[in-house]
Amino acid sequence: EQKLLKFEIKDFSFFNNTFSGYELAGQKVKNLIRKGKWLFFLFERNVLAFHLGLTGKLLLNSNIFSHVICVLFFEKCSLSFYDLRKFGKVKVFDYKEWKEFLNSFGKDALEISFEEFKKLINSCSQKIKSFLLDQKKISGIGNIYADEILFKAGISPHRRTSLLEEQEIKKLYECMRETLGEGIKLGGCSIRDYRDVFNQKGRFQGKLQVYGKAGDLCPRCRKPLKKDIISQRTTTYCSFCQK
DNA sequence: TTCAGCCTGTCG
DNA sequence: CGACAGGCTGAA
Repeated sequence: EQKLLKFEIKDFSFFNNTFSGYELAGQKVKNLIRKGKWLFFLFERNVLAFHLGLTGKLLLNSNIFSHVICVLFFEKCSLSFYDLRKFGKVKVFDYKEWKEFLNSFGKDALEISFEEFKKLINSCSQKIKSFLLDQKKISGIGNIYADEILFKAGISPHRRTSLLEEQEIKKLYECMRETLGEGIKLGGCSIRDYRDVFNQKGRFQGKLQVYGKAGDLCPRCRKPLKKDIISQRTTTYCSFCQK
């Protein structure tokens, strides 16, 4: 319920010249929610949205100077958005625009029901890895979690969605929920840049089974993990125990 | 579906 | 020096 005192842009090159964040000053934050890879600050009349991209960070009361994009000054704290590679996004909506925006991508992977998940899978024939990464179908899964989910489920990333058995879809759905749940519980995956608002690393990186481990031995069958490119993303998997 | 491109840094 | 990195877009 804190009031925003000032929205300060530090890196104008990050925004297009039509960006309007200044109008948020004077409004109180009523709620904070996440959908897929987006974080939304629900103000009284507008919604402020952040996407961290690859290297985005939101830090509380930080005084680090490098790579600052913008800073929100509240009554009792400040929140700085950093983004080294500038692949993140910051947007402001009114509530009508926000509703439309929410409809522009798929349901969050932790909110979708099994029935809906199955329906989506059965209605296309892409590789399952591509499906998991497709934010328009389901949102929230990135390259790390896609590889970890498929390993856990024992499904090859090359498998076509339309050919998956009911049992496999069930397994995939469960592994998706478990893997993402664990990632959240452990505070995310800090392979390199990611930090929470207190500038602390997550701990999921210590739990990785396959991501970034091509050539290492599969933790399940001890044969070397394979690396392929799927949807332009490096994909690591075990070609022996993921069928 | 593939590709370059957006950007900056690290690693070998 | 080139290759690569938690993402996504728009064009071919």
